[in-house]
Amino acid sequence: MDALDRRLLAELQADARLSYNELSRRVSLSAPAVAERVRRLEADGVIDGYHAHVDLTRAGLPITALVQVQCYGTRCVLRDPAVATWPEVLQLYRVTGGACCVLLVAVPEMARFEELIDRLGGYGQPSTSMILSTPVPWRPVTAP
Amino acid sequence: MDALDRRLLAELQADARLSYNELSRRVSLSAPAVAERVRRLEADGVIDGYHAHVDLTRAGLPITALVQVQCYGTRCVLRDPAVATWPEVLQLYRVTGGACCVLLVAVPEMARFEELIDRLGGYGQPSTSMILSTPVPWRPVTAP
DNA sequence: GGTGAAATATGTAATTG
DNA sequence: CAATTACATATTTCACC
Repeated sequence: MDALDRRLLAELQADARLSYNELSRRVSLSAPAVAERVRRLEADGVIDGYHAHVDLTRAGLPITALVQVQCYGTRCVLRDPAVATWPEVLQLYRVTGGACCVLLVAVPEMARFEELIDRLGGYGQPSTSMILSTPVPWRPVTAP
Repeated sequence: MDALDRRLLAELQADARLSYNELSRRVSLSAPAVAERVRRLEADGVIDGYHAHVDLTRAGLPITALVQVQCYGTRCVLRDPAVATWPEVLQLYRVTGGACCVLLVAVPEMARFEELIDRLGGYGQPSTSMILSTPVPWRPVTAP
């Protein structure tokens, strides 16, 4: 990973739909050279995918929350692969501290959130922080 | 937003670099029709951008954490726009509950994390949950 | 990593249902 | 009025230097 790779990473994080041609202009390299470097970053797993970022409110999911779950030993959220497939679960982290995991969830309405908390309650003690606003929904990673 | 828009959203969330041509094949529509629908989703703000997803560990940022900050009234993280520009801060949420905000942060090494916590300490009482693993780093949004 | 030619994809305008 | 077709332009992908 040299400086050129880092520039390509920055460009593709800012706009994943840039053409190899446009990228080649921005980093002053030929298009095939850029395409090969990007393919290498993908093959090495540095680039994990390319995703359209959807505005949750405009997509009909105005209610978001961070939910910590303090699981009951064996019956843990992290031990049930089904939880990761629930459509409400946008992110799931295993963490240190009182809780064993934190989930970022999004739902269309409160009734659905209540139902989700009930479901999570089967795995452990959920503790909810409703998200009031998201000053930084996402930020490009700058490799050191 | 009809069923076709939702299918396009799903495809572009799974792979933001799909060509209009390929998208048109997948949803059985002509390429110009697809391009116009995608442009409308962008103009309406439903699609907020397209981002390459970078593997933090492979990009040299193996240490990640969720940090809650219980701010000191006036000197709040949310009132200082500079915090949102710190490269360590990947996500920032304003939340209900004891803390006023939660930050997802990533750093190359512990020394840097210690320094970050010190900086955050200037705004309020930070409470850290180190991230042990990320079973779900990201998940496509399914509009209701 | 660069160059050039063939295959593919994109954007625009006219046209249809 | 949104989708399709047709065509000009731009991009991607090879083979080769």
